[in-house]
Amino acid sequence: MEELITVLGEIKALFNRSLGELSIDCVVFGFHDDQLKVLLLRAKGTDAWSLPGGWIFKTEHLEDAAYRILKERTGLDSIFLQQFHTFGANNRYNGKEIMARLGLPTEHNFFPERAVSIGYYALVEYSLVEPKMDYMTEECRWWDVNEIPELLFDHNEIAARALKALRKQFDNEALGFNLLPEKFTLIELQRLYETILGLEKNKLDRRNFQKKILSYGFLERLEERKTGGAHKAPYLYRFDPEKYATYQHENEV
Amino acid sequence: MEELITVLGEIKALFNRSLGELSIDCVVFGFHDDQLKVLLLRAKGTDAWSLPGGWIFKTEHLEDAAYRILKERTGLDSIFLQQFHTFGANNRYNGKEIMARLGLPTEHNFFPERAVSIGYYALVEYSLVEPKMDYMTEECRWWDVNEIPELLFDHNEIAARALKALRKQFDNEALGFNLLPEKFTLIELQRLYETILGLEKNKLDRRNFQKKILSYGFLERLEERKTGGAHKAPYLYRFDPEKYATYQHENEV
DNA sequence: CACCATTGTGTGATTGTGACACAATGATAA
DNA sequence: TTATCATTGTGTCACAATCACACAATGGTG
Repeated sequence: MEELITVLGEIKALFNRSLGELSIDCVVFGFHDDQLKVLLLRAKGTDAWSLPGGWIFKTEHLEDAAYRILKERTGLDSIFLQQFHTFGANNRYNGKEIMARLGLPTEHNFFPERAVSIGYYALVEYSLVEPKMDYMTEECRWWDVNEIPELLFDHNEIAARALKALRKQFDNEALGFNLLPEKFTLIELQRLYETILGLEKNKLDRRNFQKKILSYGFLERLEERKTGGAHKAPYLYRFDPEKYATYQHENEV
Repeated sequence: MEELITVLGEIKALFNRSLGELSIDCVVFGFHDDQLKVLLLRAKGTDAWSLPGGWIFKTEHLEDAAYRILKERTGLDSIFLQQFHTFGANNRYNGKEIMARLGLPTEHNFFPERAVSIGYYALVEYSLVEPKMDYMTEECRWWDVNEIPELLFDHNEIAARALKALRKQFDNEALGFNLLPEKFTLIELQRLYETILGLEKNKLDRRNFQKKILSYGFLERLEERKTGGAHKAPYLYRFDPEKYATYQHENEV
């Protein structure tokens, strides 16, 4: 009970620093084991999962708020972030109901009558993330994007839309490298493409894929090869941001 | 002076119905004379132009607010609307400075310290729009998208970003038909594409363009031809939303 | 050291895109 | 009434992009 009072106190303090009706929700994508993953939180003492998110401070730049929230969750501060949609249905959620599901006293309902949430998706390198808790969170872990449970609020819709936005942009921009370690093999890159675009394994022809991706000229082949696999050692490649900038510059309309 | 008091009173009443820090700005596109146009407002007694926009009511759905604002401005209520970005830099504008430019007393500064604006663009059929005034607006008219003057707030940036979003989506979805009358010729459609994509006239090959656009199968050729031009009368075409839905369905991933 | 799954590499077939010409037509002006 | 002229409607060939496909080399495993 005392803990509960502390929690409510912390929430109140947070509110005083925030814009009342405006929040940010982040869909954090990672790639591991040929699966696209999303980072989800479980609130203390409940089985209710949700996206990481938070309120925007009164004097804060929108992007800064998104970075701050992600830093709190993942420990990373240099991540790829992309705003994709703002959600503002006036029936996005029922504050009292949510309070109840969170095991909080409904008479203290701190959710505004109406809230607008700005959706960002983030691309992070899976292995660098250390999921972090806070005073409201009991668990924070990765979920396969195809096995997301029922989430609080309208977060299922937000996640679905983030995935759609990611797929769309993935075609036009070289986003994939944010999800891979610095050095990677072309087959890893191919698996990433297949996974994100929802294709089955080896749907893309290996030779054609490699030819195409290398023709863009912003991948650098290293001398090094990847060892440890049970077979012929493949070359490692590196994404060169400068060459990519050149490429982009040459190919814009 | 009395009028000024009325205006401030109206604004106050509006605020009471609205979410404090959240507004919508609309970039309304129209097509006329082979030019892409944007609808701009000039505030009463000033030379300050801005995008049409407004505050979101407390109980209002985001999309509904955007439709309402456009209805107020253009008289249309069935328009193509697309959310494209949310703007939330914490230095988007200086309230007092804006009050001064609007000729309002700066000690009544009613702008919130910090505001977030959700950007929508609209595609409307030029000839159906009747620009409308309100108590703050003295003039409302179309501007060539290449000759937009300096606007209030960060509206130049918003307009630029809307255009970018439009161009991007224009490639992937059949948006153009929202900007044309119901019946149109293929050469009108071609001019529209060239204008929006920023190409010079006849940059697209007439035969190839027509072949391609007809191959999609969602245009219907009418018996009717367009007369009145000084030359051979071209066929009129109609966009068939049902066939387009079929096309979309078949071509999604 | 034999095995085997995986890597690295090139060519021909198919499809899509871009360039291009000429007869028919409808309003205009003599 | 008719000649003029800009514009419409239509098909083919060249080139570029994409796709399908095979085999020798290699590095760990047993």
